[in-house]
Amino acid sequence: MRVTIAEVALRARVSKATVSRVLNAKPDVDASTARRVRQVIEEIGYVPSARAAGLARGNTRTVGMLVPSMTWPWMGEVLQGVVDTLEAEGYGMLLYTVNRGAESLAQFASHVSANAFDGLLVVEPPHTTNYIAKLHAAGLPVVMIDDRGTHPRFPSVATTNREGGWSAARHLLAGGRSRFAVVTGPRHFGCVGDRLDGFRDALDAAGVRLNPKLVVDGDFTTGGGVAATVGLLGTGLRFDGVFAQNDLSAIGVMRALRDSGRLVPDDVAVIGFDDVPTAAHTEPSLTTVRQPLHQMGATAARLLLDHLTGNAVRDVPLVLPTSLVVRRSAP
Amino acid sequence: MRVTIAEVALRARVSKATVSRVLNAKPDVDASTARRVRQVIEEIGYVPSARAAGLARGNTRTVGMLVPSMTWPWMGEVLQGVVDTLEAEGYGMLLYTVNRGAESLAQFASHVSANAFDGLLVVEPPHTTNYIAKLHAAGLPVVMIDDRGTHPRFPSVATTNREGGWSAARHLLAGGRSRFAVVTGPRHFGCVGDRLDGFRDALDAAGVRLNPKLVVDGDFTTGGGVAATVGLLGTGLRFDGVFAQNDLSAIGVMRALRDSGRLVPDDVAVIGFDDVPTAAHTEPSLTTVRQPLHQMGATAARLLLDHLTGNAVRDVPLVLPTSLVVRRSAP
DNA sequence: CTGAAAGCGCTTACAG
DNA sequence: CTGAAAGCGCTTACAG
Repeated sequence: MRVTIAEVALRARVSKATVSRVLNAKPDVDASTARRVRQVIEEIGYVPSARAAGLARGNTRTVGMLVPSMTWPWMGEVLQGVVDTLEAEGYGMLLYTVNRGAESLAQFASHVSANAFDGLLVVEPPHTTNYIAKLHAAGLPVVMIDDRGTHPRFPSVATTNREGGWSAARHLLAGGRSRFAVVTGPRHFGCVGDRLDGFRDALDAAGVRLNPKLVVDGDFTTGGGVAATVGLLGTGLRFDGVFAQNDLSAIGVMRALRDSGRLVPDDVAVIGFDDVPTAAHTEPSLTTVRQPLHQMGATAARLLLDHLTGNAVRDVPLVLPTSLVVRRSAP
Repeated sequence: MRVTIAEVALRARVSKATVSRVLNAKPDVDASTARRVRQVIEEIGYVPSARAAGLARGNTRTVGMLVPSMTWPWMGEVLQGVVDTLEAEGYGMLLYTVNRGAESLAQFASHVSANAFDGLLVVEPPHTTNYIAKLHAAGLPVVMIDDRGTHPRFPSVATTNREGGWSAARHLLAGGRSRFAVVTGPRHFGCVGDRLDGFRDALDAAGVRLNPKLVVDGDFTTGGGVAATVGLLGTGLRFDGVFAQNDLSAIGVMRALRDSGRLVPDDVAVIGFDDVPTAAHTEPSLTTVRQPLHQMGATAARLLLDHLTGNAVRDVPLVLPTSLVVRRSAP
């Protein structure tokens, strides 16, 4: 049998109300009474039922997290950041993915309606921004972890995409490169434009022109990076530095360059974006613009927790700085 | 205000009990009554409160998942497998890590006591096997996802480590290699011995001897693979094939070989274990023994679900087959 | 400072 | 086939 608050009350010779008070550290409990209750709790190893307390209190001390898929290379870092800060506050995390499409989303929606969690953390859900915005408008606390420059109308945590692009250009310039190519991500992501703008601005500031023919679309996958590079080589135009807008693309770029007989970084320097765990172990290791993934997760969780405990949270993106990690692909 | 079962009952002119019956698809409800209730539910968009139902029913329709850390490269695949099958049954997943050590474990333990979930899925928790066994003995349904050959005394899902080692050896042999080195993982993992035994058995069967001096310890990290390889090269002994017991090690092995001027696979073939996402994108791409990570997660979740719905689950490891993925590091 | 009572939103015997 | 009532294990005004 489960040990309940009634059992504690009985043994401590107080009412359940009083036990509840010491449990929740309410004021106005006699010190010696509190001590006695705590002792009984200790003795019989009582832990309050999360469900019952939640039902009575009207909240769950649990937050939901919705991610597109668990198999993205940087998802683990973000999740770890979230879990670390949630856990420190005694909150649980319910994980949802939209891996199975509409069916997943339906399941998720029913958990929302069932009040399974108090607030929601969400990572770039493709085509669901409106739905999430609606939930937020309906009163569900939401914080978005935004690596795609979506600029939503609710609290979010983002990174300095523009400055990241800028720093990539500055580094290539400083390394003596002068003819540049860019492999972008899908154009509908805000970050793609931001990273490109930053990159171009830095070149402009240095009086270097970016040939539009050397700006080609990728899709944030390794295969896309390969294809884009084949396209670049096909133009016949010369270039000695490539800015790939994420690390997976950069890996594809390096492979395609190598397959075409070019040396990285001797012939062409390559720089990525993200700093996924793999980046340190490619050949050559990848210079990249680092997104503080763990910190993004931790910050978003912190923001949501603040929201849940009554502190107002501004609907303005909190922007965390990127940083350049120099490795061998662009020394 | 939240829509409750009372509201539905009122509108459908029935009792809460009857609403509850159609909600849970109990028999013995008049067809037309059921129809009327369902219609009201549809109209006002009623979804039962997970907490309240759980409290009354005595379960949560939620399972806990405990993992050492989210940043392991293969964790994402396993988690996705778990989430996919849990979600299909309408179950939620509470995620816990032991990333912050004892403090994490204490938080986890309190959630266990609070009955926050009905059953537990666990991945190789370092030094916690006894604790988990105790929970299982105390009546908490537990299924372990075991990539380390721990052979616990409760239900688990594992892979064919021995056969995996065997297939690695067969493949190297078939490729014409004859002098072998092995970079192991930490010796206290059961899988390390199993993979080595399988590898050695295949060599024995082919009449090839494995020189003990060419079997060196790694630690399942890339740095460990580098260090181990430096050690191998230091022996002055020749070898033309290396079996690294996981992919991270294999990446380190390839780097150290390259740094020493050796070509992979021309001079030395390298074969890993796991098939993490990165394996396809190393240079050269990595031949490896694939663990069906997604399937391991899915199977474990299935097993736990069976357990929760009353079906007996045997305390015997369910063993899933590995398979060889041939890429360029060992063609 | 403390207790009795009502209530959170469901489910489940028990009657009929 | 259906309803009234008790109960799941807490918290929270309300009195005193």
